Amino acid sequence: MGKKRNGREDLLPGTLDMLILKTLSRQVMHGYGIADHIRQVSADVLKVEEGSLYPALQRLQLQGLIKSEWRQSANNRRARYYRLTPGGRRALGESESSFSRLIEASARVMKPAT
Amino acid sequence: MGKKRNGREDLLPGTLDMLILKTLSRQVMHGYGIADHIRQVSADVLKVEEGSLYPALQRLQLQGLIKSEWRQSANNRRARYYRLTPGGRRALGESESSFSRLIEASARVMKPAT
DNA sequence: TCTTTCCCATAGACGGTCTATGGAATACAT
DNA sequence: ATGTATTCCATAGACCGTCTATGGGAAAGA
Repeated sequence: MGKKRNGREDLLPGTLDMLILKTLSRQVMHGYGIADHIRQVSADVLKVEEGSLYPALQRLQLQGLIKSEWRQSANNRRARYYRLTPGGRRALGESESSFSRLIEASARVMKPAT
Repeated sequence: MGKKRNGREDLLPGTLDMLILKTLSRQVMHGYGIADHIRQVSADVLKVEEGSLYPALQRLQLQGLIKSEWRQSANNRRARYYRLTPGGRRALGESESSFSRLIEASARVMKPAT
């Protein structure tokens, strides 16, 4: 049924790709692990739903920003491991600076000099 | 035609309502003025397009967070002036804290303690 | 008169996120 | 052995916010 009045956001729209790329910039990981990592590091504030995660991973792969291969996970399960490409690293850098630009600009609007 | 490869974002998705409410929390304004204010305070980083602005104003009004009335602008033109309702002020507060929660959480992911 | 600026407004495309759902394999408890 | 929780992948469809594009009108200034 339907609709849940969205009083709680899971993450800032538009930041998922950046969060994924950042996570992968530290180590090769599988999807589930990425989501888990983001959730943990953010102290349970950012929740990456699987229905957001996998489409995002596909987008990123189509754009050539990440690559993947099947492997065996630490728990002996089959998992698709992702790693950053050089292009992905570049894109991450651009994402980060664009993001902080926008954050700073928003901050200026939210608490302007008297 | 069509599509511009979006290397540049106009604002952080999901923040427009908050920016509008914040602007209106300082003074009653018309739509054009709100967009202009946000652009100026943000030093031209945040661009509020009219196609985003007016739908947003309508949403906010439908939710009872702002109210409007026709008046004469400083330049003698007819303009719709918006002001915050008490509910709008409350919503602004919630928006702000939710926003900073998400920002801080994202920051933790983006630059984790070694 | 023409152009610029101010101001409102809508339609349609686009794209990202969420809900919901499904499946399968391993670990663990009973 | 049986059932349950956990790990892991994946897709479909709804939903909604933002952008592009477009239209119009009224005042100011050249």
